[in-house]
Amino acid sequence: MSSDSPQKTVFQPVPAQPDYQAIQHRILKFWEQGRHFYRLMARNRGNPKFKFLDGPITANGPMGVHHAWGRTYKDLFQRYKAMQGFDQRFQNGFDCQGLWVEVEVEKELGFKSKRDIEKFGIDRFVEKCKERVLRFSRIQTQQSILIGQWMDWENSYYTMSEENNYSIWYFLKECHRRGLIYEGTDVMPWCARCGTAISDMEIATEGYRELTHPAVYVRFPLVEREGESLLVWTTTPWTLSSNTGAAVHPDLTYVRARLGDEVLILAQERLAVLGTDFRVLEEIPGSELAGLKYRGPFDELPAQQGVEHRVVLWEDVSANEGTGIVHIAPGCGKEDFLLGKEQGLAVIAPLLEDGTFQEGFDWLTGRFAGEVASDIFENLRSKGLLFCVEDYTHRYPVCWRCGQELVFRLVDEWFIRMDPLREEIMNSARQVRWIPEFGLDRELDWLRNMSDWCISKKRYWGLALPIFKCRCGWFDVIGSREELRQRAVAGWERFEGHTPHRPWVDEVKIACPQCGSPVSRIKDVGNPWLDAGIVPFSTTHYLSDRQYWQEWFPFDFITESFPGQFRNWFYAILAMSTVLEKCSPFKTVLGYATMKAEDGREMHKSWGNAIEVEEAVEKMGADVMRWVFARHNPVQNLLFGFKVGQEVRRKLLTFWNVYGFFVTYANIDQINPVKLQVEAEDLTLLDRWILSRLNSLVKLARNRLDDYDCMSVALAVEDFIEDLSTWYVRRNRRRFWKSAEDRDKAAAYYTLYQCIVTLIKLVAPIMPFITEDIYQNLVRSCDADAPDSIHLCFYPEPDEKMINLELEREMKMVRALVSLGHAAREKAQIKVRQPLSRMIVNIKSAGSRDWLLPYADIIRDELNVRELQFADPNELSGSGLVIQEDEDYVIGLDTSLTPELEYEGIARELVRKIQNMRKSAGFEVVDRIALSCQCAGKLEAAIRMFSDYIRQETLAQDITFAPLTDYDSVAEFVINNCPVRVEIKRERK
RNA sequence: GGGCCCUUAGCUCAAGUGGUAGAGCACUGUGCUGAUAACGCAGGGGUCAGUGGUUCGAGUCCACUAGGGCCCA
Repeated sequence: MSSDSPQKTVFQPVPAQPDYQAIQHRILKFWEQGRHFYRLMARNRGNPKFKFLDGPITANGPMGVHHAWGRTYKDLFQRYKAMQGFDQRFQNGFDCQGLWVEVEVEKELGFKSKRDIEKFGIDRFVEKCKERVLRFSRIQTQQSILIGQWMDWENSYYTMSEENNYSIWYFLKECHRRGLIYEGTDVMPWCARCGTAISDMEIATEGYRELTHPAVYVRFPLVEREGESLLVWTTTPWTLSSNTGAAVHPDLTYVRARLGDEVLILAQERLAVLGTDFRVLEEIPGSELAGLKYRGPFDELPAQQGVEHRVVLWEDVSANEGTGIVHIAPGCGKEDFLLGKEQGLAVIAPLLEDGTFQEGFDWLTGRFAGEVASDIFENLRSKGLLFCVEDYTHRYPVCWRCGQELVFRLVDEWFIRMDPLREEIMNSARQVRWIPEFGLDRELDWLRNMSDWCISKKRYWGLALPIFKCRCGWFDVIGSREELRQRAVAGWERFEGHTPHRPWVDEVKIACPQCGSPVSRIKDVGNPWLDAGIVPFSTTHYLSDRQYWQEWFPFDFITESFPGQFRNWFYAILAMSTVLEKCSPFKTVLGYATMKAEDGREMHKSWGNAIEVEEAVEKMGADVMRWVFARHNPVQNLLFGFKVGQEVRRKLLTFWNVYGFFVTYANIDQINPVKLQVEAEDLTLLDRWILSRLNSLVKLARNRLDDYDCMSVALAVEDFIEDLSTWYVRRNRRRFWKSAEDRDKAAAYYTLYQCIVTLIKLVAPIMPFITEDIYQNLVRSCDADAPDSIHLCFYPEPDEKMINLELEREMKMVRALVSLGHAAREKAQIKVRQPLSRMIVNIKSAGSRDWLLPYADIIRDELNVRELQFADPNELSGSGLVIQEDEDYVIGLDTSLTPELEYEGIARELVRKIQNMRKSAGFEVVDRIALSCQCAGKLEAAIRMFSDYIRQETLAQDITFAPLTDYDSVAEFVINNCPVRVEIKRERK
């Protein structure tokens, strides 16, 4: 520091702790100005390719930390491949269309229903949706940059693009050509608020909630037997209005039971429902009940006129709940619908789009199905049909976006037939490498069970399904904008210039080849998984540039969160690619589990345990957060929070301290690492050991990352840092401190420098900021020829010649032995400062002990013993030595002290005290001092005997026993029962 | 009813192809003191959910059971 020593330091001094915030800002600016990302892309252009496909993120809000988890995987594997020179597209994707966006825009605008949207204008509404998506895609881009993700942000894909939408048209046309598209009548889960069907895929994702509903027991009086009724049970009272059948199990035993003055029929196993005052008249097998006619509970309604109600057989009836007789309303439930179809029951569809009863339901008409339960009960009671009501808790489907309880509604929807594709898609799935492997089983399970893909939605913001259906029943699918233009007979001019969205595309009419009428597009928009499913093709310009597509398809790698995606994105891309190309669009998928808060619960803002991306980056640092993700086992749920962040921070701090240590002494010694001349024979055992560890680590890192396993790498790096810090640096400190500029010192600097620089390159893909910061200081500062960013370096390659596994194994044994020595000192209560004369070692295993000899110096230094001797165990016992033992060794520590040993201990103790004084007085490491030790007896003798040592360690020019005329710091101690007054003064240069 | 996953120290998690159970955190003691709002060493803590099997040998492979989770019907 002093102005009269114009030393030129090579490296910027390293602060005690990394300021992650400052480093991030500095590095982000540095990258922006240096355009390193684009230079990296350009450098690798034309090389062998690494083909990554980004699963589109929904651009409907700021992204959360759980997205940062996935983005860390995406980023680190792309960076790793880039450092190996692979040519990549680096394309990010945004998912833009769909109900989720509509719901948020409706909230913004204060809308309650579809009527509000139509009043507002579909065109304005759709523009609002586009605006929202663009707004949040910008925010998500900024957030991604903040966490260090390198992508070609100016070239992100948007699923609302024309290319994406028209690619889906092409796909649907192909499906139609193969006869897979049909309009079906089905009972679909329906959200009355959103006014749309919810597909199975969407329900599967997050569509169930534990809910309590009133369940009702109702009498269905038999037509030919007065005073006798079927007893049925249902949890959805409103569906009784549309009852047309009652189902019994053919193999169950039913009974006729007298209760008071009536006879009730129910399953024998469910008799408890009747209480205790009943008498069983007769047992009847379910099969004999088939065909019985009964009066329906709402026969008086116009919609029920002419309907015959009868008992049918059904294998799925269970006697676990209810009465064993199931109320069947084919217009209100999926299973009911299928059974009704099979048994020829009448179908009554009670509900309109908004969930209210339609015409023909008398007092129910116009009322909302979810709110009529109590009136239904009252009505049934007045007709003498109500038996009883009880609360029933079950998992019930709700709308995954707005939370509204779903109803089941008879609707016309469009489907892709999946049976003809099932086997083919399963074959595609089998081509994929699933990480973890059970992913394949999960996917196949879904594929085996999937029903036809419902692709239509009666909404506004989404893919305009290119299906044109005439009143006469004819329909066709349009495969491209050009085809639409050619076939348009009206409205083209009102569409031209717009994206293929509602309402503009709805203006176009084509001619019906059967009846000649002008035909409109069906009003429905597409299921959003079509949007995300086509991206393997749309982003590679399948339609416009087939050669480019061939270069980039299929993709090597995708990574997304497992839960949900088997039936969503994985399914969609597999299905669509199988239709178009009969293959999987990706070769490997890495799946990861779910992020939870640190308390093990889900993250919820209202619970105060949610963490936002910006907050995480600010408080723990992007690098630390990324390391938390990288070191985690992706199969397990991740409990994320600041506590785990703090643990990781401390681990990384260990490395930072090693870096700081290097810089401190390299600056004092004016070391330029580039100019170090080191020969192989200069390397010590410890040098060769840590370099072997380093090269083993490099080898492992490449091997594991090639296998998409970053956890093993992160954990191995943590181990290495531990070894580097607590063994290599600790055992070599004196080599850096000593004043002689010899080859041994150069070897130490060389080795440590190699370790640090290789390590930062190794982990640069995981922690892009701090490694860049260290690289700039450690490499760029002294090597003008080095790439100007660490991310433009090539990934380290292992030097096999440097790997010596035997050395690594032996050093492990040595460290175990040292540990035992520390334990013996601990047992004897003797500080390491106090030198001891000898330690005796017995190695239990039979083999030679010669391997240990080269390590004797290390062991003696570490344990501060003069001599290391070998002996048999029997020589150790009863020797008066302090004995310690583990599986491999028995050791004995000789604790007897000669005066000389005691004096040395005193000298070391004194040195330590003086060093403390220097430090608290604020002296620089290199400052020289004047030293006075005022004492007598043993202490004086010790100082005289070890004065050279003391002067050397404390940088004292001289030691006097008389007071100094002037001093900077003074202290009094008692060492080994002798008092001493110490004065120190910084010497002027 | 069916499929898949999980269960290792008080807590959070490791233990590629079967070979004498390990970290970090927390706790206790202690050492070191120019890496220092750090660090080292030591200690207590485990019937690796349970039972049975294969094997010279099982946390690891197989079967079943229990508990937890995800999904399908």
